Amino acid sequence: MPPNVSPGSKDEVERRKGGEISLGGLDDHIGYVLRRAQLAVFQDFIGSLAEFDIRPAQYSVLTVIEATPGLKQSQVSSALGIQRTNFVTLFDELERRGLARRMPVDNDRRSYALYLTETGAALMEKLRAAVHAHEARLDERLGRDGRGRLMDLLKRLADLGGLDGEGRFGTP
Amino acid sequence: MPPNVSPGSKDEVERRKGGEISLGGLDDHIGYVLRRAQLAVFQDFIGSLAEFDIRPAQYSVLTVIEATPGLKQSQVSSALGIQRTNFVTLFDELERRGLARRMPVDNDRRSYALYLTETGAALMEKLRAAVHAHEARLDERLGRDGRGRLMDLLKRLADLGGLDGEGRFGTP
DNA sequence: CAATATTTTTATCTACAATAACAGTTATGT
DNA sequence: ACATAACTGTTATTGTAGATAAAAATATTG
Repeated sequence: MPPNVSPGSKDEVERRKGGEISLGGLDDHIGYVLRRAQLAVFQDFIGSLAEFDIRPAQYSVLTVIEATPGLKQSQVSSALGIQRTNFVTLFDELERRGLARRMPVDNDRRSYALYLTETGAALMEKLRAAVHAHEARLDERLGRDGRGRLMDLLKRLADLGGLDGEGRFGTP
Repeated sequence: MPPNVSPGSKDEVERRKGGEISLGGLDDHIGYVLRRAQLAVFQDFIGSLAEFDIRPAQYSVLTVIEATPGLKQSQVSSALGIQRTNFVTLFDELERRGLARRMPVDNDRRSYALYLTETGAALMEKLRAAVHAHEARLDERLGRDGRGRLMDLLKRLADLGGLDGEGRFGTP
């Protein structure tokens, strides 16, 4: 056994100055590596869209209402795993910036139909190029077939506990 | 072209009541799928350790100082990609619960050497079983060779912009 | 000694998630 | 018709994470 592990001793501590500190097997945990990868990818994404001041959550909302104009708030937030209560301020900001708007619905005065504005649609055009470059950068890292194999594996994990209809997690 | 896309019309909206709302290609984005997978895995992890009231960040700190007792705060936080400043309250909580402790260092009165308490070491024993079950659950999802292939792909992504020595991102 | 580093701490700030409670509206059942 | 329930969006509040700025104490270096 090691002779000296009292506080302040050198063993196991001082000799690791090079930054090569053991993670104690943490990097064998899927969750840990997954988180580090997700942070790195998001950071690259945020950087790619920084000049437009659009962040991931905003981009996801714009993408969905561009693909399907006229959806209700509850439909969009549910599709994205966001709670409708948190969706409100998120969409408020998009509306404030003139990128999207709420429109009344004929038959149902409770709900709003969501649309991109022309400004929002024009912005999405520009975002597409930046996002494509971002995805290409990732593909370069992943190598041949990397994307397909990664997507398959991630999607298996994505529905574990799963979100409920309102973007919350486990409902016991 | 579709005849009717005015606000409140039925096309593209009402007929999607079954929940099958298009994400507009969002699920072809690595970052989006990565985030959903990470949330699901973390949720499973949190559930696995709920009875011990230990969350991922806490577990990661306990794991590192168990593997290498006597590290300084700055070493642990740097290894985990946490900023020193955020590490303080994180460790405060572990110390408050009697799971870990700060010990003075002989030569340097600025820094602390971090250790598990006996309580903390005993807890880690119990956590190990729960974490192992969690990882096994993930392996079941991932199938044969899934873990290895996923880890390889994720690690390629994990050092994109990369964290700097202090757990911050991009350093312009 | 003076100037500069390092290490930890405190205090804010933002983004994002979760919960509870509410108002207005619509749907249902009697 | 009416009471009741369910749905939709909103507000307010809380908690968690991450980032930044600045301080205080100590160490190192010229």
